Amino acid sequence: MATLATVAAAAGVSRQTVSNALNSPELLRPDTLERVQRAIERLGYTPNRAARNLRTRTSHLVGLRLEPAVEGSASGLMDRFLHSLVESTREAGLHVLLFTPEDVNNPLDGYDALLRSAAVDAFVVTDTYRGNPQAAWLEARQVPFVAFGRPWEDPQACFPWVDVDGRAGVRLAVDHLADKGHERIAWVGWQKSSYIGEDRRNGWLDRMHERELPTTRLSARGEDTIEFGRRAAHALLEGEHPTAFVCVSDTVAMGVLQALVDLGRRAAADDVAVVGFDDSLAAQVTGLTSVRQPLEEIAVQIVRLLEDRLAMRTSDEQNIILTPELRVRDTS
Amino acid sequence: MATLATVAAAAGVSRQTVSNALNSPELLRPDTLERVQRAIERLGYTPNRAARNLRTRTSHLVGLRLEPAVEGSASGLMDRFLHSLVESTREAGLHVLLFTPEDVNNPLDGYDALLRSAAVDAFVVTDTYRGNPQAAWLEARQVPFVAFGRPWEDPQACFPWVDVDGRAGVRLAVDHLADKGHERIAWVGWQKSSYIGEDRRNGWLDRMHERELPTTRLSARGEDTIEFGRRAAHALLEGEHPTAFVCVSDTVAMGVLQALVDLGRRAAADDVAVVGFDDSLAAQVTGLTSVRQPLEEIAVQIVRLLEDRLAMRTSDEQNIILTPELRVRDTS
DNA sequence: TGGCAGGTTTGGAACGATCCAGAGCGAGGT
DNA sequence: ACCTCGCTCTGGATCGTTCCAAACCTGCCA
Repeated sequence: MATLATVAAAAGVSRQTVSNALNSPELLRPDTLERVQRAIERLGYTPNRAARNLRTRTSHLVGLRLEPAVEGSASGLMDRFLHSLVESTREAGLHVLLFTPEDVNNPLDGYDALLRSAAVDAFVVTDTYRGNPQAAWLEARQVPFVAFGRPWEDPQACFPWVDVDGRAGVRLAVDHLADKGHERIAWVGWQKSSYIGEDRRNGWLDRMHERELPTTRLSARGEDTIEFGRRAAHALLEGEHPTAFVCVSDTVAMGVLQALVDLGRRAAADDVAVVGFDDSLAAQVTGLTSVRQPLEEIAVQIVRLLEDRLAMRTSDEQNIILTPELRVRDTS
Repeated sequence: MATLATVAAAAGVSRQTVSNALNSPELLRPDTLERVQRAIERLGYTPNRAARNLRTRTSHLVGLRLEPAVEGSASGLMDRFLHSLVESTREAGLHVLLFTPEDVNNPLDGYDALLRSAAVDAFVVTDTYRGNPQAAWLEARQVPFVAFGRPWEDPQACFPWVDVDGRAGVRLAVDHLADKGHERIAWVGWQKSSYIGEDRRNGWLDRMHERELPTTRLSARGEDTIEFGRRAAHALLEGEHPTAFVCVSDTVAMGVLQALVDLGRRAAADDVAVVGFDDSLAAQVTGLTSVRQPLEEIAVQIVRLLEDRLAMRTSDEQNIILTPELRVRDTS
């Protein structure tokens, strides 16, 4: 295997000159640079990562902890996000290293080991919703990291994050339905204790109030299951006879769709309209209109913040909120 | 940051002794070992990965190339597989490094760079279905790797792989339906050019013949889209009036379900039964009975073969075929 | 002609671990 | 008393790169 020394010998220069040819080519005289580059080319040389990592005390690796996926929930967001993240990191000369905790219930497990062994330079933190001890922990240790998700529980928290404006996403959904003539638009959401759930619900309230549409007895809250969506839809339909449903998630929306099937109604623009949230595979496959998170853009922004952080640059704006878009399909 | 030397000084031994305490504790006298371990504990020492990698010429990283996900296909297999793989690698002291190609159309892109920079020790290769130049390429370079998927195009190929017995999976599905009394069981599959598709279809043929059930005009083949599933179901229903459908994928099955909705029929055990393949999120969410690939077990086996390969052990059986199971839900 | 500033190039040291050959030491055999 | 053996432990060399300070040019100016 070719090393710096091999190349140096072949080009008739010193090791350091070869190193400079790669890292600071502007230091070399053009003809030397050319000669070295040819030698590199000829020998098929690629710098050894381990040696470079050791010397520079960097790894160009970004750690991402995979959280256990919830079977049966419609999402599958992670898949799309991962792709985008890996793509963005590649363009930044970084790589994504995955890890899982030994102890799933310890939100900090895994970070420490990677950090102390200098295996990664930084982290991307997801699932900040159930409190974010990781963020505080990493912050305290001055570890570079960027979060996907706001610190809901601690709005003062001062670390870089990127998030989606769920509230605006739901406003889009309500606008869409109201523009189609719907007036009795129901909300099917999560428990009050969910920050994300309440944020999205506020989007519904925003527009319903703005358009002076009724909201009383048109809102249901429960867990993120198909079963809840189904029950909620039955109850709402018996009560205020909504003509449209905006749901906090695709999972819940799937339940609403089932309720419509139960009752022999059609989920469509001209009967009962339904909108979900996440643009999951289930939505794509069942033709459910849904709010789509711009995961590609999120990944790009996360990597941008990460680069700033790694370069010790403090970015002007280190908290970024992106607006989702509505994917209109058969159910509305 | 604590290093070997720091710990050695603290424990009053040489660097090498500390190194041995970690890597070959059986070489040390118990009391020395104890003393060193206490020093390690006290100083919170963790070996530096870069240094270890450099010296041992290993990285304990496994590369996995993320292939572009097909939007709109129901799968989402990768998500589940990744989780399991990361979990299994962790137990083996390895980590998963993700990468994507710059040029998506070049199936080899990305491998070379990681390899030459000694960034990874091995690869896990997926998507071997469209020919497997990666496998041949890696094999030629004697790079340790394990494939998820058989070398369909070159059954002679001699490298370790793990795959799912799709044929057996479909046999399960047909058995299930036939046991429920169905006799006119249709097949909705992929084009003849798909090895995987034909393999699964053979499972259908196996059981239909064995049980002396009719197969003529009960089979359709096309692409992996909802639209195809829908059209195929309409055509089949008009023709031979099947009472059950076995589908090559959940995506196609979703189309079949839609066709039933079109016709006002119910997908259920007592009307028209439908079975999909992959146990995707869409299946879980819509209550579609489906054949589930044992991805957890696949990951375990892949890592086992990988360990053998990395240790230069030649495993007795380096080709493993696992049998999927049937997840019975509402549609059958 | 000598000194000096600038751009180029160089060689030694360092990063933190493991490999390897050999030193120290007590027990057992002759 | 001497030698050998096996168990522990040690110190120097090494992996391949980058940092750092100094050496080397070359042309310019006094």
